[in-house]
Amino acid sequence: MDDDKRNRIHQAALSIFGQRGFHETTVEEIARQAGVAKGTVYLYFTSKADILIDAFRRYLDEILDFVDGLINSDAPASEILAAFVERQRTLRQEEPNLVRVLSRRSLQALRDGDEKMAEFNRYLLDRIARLLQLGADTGELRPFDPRIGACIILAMQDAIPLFLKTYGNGDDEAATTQITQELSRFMWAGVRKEPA
Amino acid sequence: MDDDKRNRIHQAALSIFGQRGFHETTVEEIARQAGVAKGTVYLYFTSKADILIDAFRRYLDEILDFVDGLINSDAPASEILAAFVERQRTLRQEEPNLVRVLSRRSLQALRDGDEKMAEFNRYLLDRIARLLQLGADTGELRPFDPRIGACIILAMQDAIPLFLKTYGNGDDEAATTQITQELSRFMWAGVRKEPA
Amino acid sequence: MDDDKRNRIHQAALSIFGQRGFHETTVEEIARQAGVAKGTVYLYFTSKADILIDAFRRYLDEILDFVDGLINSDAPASEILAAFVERQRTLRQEEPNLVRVLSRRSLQALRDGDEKMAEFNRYLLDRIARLLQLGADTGELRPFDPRIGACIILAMQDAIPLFLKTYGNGDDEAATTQITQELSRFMWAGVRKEPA
Amino acid sequence: MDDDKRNRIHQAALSIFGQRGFHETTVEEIARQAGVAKGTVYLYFTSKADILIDAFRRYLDEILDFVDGLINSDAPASEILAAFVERQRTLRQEEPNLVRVLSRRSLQALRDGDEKMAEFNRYLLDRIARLLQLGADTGELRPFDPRIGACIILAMQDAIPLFLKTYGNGDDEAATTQITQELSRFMWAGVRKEPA
DNA sequence: AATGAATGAGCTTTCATTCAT
DNA sequence: CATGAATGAAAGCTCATTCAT
Repeated sequence: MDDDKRNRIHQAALSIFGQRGFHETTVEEIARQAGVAKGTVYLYFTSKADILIDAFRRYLDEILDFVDGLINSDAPASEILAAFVERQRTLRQEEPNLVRVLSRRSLQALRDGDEKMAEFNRYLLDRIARLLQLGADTGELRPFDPRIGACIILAMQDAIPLFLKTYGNGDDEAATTQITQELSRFMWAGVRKEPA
Repeated sequence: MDDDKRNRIHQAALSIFGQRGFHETTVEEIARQAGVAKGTVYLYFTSKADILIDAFRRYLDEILDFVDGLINSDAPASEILAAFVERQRTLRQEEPNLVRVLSRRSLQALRDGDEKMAEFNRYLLDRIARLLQLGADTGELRPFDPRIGACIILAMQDAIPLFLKTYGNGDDEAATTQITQELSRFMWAGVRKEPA
Repeated sequence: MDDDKRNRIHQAALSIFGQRGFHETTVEEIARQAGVAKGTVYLYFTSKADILIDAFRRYLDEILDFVDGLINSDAPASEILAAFVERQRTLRQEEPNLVRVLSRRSLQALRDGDEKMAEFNRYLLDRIARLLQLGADTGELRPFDPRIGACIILAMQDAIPLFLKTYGNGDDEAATTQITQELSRFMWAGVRKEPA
Repeated sequence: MDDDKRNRIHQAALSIFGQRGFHETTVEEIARQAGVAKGTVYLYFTSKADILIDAFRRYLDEILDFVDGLINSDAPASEILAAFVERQRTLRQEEPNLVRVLSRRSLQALRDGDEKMAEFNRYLLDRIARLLQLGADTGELRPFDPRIGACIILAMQDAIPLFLKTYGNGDDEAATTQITQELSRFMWAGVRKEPA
């Protein structure tokens, strides 16, 4: 197994999926951009959909590890939440293609994509909800349905691509940083225990 | 022309687009569910994509009218924001198919969907941003980049379908109501002027 | 039966068939140009193909009558041939649409068009061949296979539309007159008895 | 690429185009007769129309080369004209499918076929006209509008397929030879300088 | 392991024809 | 007679996937 080749296919696919969308991307294009022949793609992935699913799974593993690490640390909830948001920002720098694919909800383009997407989200939301629960238990956060809070927090993350697509002017870096700060603020304002 | 038939096609299309996605839906299916022949679809819409675009435009017109109405009223920003969120909830009841299609970002499935989506969002975000600006001017809301605020507020709305897809248990009504309340709270906490 | 309406459909069809060709013409267009509804076309013709076949039949009847008249007169062959060529010219003025359709070999566009075209041509060629035979019998024309002569003479007629399509500059009238003269000359030179 | 396969598709297409006409021929049929799958056709040609256009271009190149060679030789006009006619005959033997398609004016079946056909004819007619002009200049041929002469000469060539379709009885070879002779005679009689 | 020619299912769209009004 | 909304067969083309080399 040639990990480099597999990775080139992975990146090429995500890059084009992110720009054009899953269905508008042909395997031919992916292969060309990856510098391999069309048939080679099928040596590393079982299908076009598999490339996408594999990417989601990779991302899921990574982000879950990260969130689990946060939860297991004894940091206060406010810091953990900020770290979570911050992680989205750095991830965007490290894997811009992947993030674009995520924010496109590309998985939904698959025949059973809705279920896959729900399962995928469920893992992530459960982590965030547990975090909120812990914060409420320690009295740091206000007590409210943690699953709802998790959904709101996760949904909010989409503000970054939304802003960049709508108002993006090239200086993505600065904008992302600023939105990240505001996101943290919104989050914290929404979850913290009401000041007396 | 037969408005009823056009509407049946519209609803059938949105229903399936919402379940399976744009590309996974065939015109044949739409026609069957609408109770017409395949060719009839093309008497009312110029293409499969046209059905989708038409729906987005209809929604855009409706929601913009609503938001404009809110802005022109002299209600305080807090109430307007709550009304906006509440409108999403009622819209979900009135046009469940449409809302599902919206939250799928189905427009992106089109060849030039990204641009269309951006334009579409821009209209909406500009309205919300203006509202935030007005609120900041009157001292009701804290002053910060209104476009960022708009993006966060719009992105948050997706918490509802996210929750229903992930944790939905049939009692969507109750869940939606509860999330709507939390959304209002998050929003308000994020935008209000800091208590001294 | 409304002969005017039938005629309007006939003319509209030929006009568009001549410009765009049979398959590129829709019944919708024919109806629109004729100023009737689509369904009305089917009150006067059994099918789209029928309009075309009907036109060919009409033309065939007319031209056969004309040629038969020529043959039955006691005019010398040279005059008859010149009259035949001249008739093509006047026909072009009287029924430009029909002539354009003829020179397009539109009939071949039909499923069994080849056989129809062959049958159609056969009638005409037989007449011309008989004329050549008569001329040979009277010693006015040189003796040679009259069917071959007929084919050459008929094929030559296409020189007019060929010229107009290729070199046409608006003054079709003048060009047609000139080509007609040359056609007569070519024909006569080809069929006359060799000067000693 | 596989030139043999491309050629099989080419021949299969021309064969059916020649029998049934362009629009009455499906890509499925072409593929079947060529012994390949439908999709394979699109590996060698960009569209159904492309097969036809490609054939015309091939023919045009070949015939223009031939005519240019004749013109550049110092042979007398009478011989060149006879050689041109004779070439049609041999071409009919070499590429019967192509010739049948040509005499069907199949190109006109395309959306912009008329313009293509006119351009195509123009090249050929210009060559023949130049030849007539040269002959007139040397005093071998009678002086008259060479473009008209070219059109008549080209139009006449259709006498061969016209005869075979109408009176063909199997012995095409003999008939073609005979018509070719008569065509040469007609042509020569039409263009030669009048005997004093 | 790598290739890319070959496959064919499956899609959207068109349009001649019908028929209820 | 006239209409035009409705039909659905039919066709061109794409592209994920396979497999012989």
